[in-house]
Amino acid sequence: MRIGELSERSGLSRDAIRFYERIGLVGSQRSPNGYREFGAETVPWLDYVRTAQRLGFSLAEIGRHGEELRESPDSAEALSALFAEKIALVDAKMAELAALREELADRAGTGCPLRPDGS
Amino acid sequence: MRIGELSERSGLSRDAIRFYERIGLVGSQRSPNGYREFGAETVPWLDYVRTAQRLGFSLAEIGRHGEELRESPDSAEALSALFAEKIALVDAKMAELAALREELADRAGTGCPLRPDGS
DNA sequence: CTTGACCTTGGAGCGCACTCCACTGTTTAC
DNA sequence: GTAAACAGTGGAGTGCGCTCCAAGGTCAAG
Repeated sequence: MRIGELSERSGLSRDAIRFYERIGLVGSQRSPNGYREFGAETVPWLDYVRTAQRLGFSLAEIGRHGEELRESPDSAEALSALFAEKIALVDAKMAELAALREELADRAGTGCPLRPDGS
Repeated sequence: MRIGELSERSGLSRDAIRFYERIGLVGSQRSPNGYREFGAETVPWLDYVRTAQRLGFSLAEIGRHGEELRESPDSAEALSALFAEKIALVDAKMAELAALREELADRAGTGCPLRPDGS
């Protein structure tokens, strides 16, 4: 599929996709005319990228994770270990959020929360 | 307290604190000599800012939340409502993380996950 | 009364993640 | 065959969240 279709299907702009290609986050073949050709798997991959990104991972991190996954010998064990790592990362983030949530809930009880003024 | 002490106590650079002041994220009094004077509450506030930021909130969002909280009539009900809102936001983020976690876990089972290449 | 640590204000620069633009080439539809 | 819709490149610009720097003012210790 060419960049326009991928753009529509992924919800990302053409420019963003070209940018992602430059930084190695997505790959593509080139048609004889120079047009980029993307495989169908690129759509779920970009979905994943967007999700991970919205959750606070940088493109560099996401790219590294993807590379690690691709470079791992595809024995189920190694793969599982990598996923376990990523899941631990996600769990850590969730724990932080839970802490923030509690902090908010706690302060909801007290009189004077969260004052940015230095007064 | 002056900016140096606040910097040490909050773990933020002086420059970052000055930047936060410029964008209205922290307030300060000025001593006759022009030095910034920060109140003790600024430390937990900056802690909160850092946490919220690490969890994906922009400084603008954090500032807006803080303002809303300060501007709310300090009746316990209004305050609680605001906190409930923020907590819902946090909950939404947690749900997203849970979904990502599941996606990762699911793919851990399948053979070929997450391929950025358009091949 | 100087030294040094602290503070001030601009303003420039940087890394990230794009976006926009101008100009050019290719393909498709009528 | 020409117009529209698509593709390509390079480079500038943007907003965020800072960092770094130069030039200077303030203040306590020796």
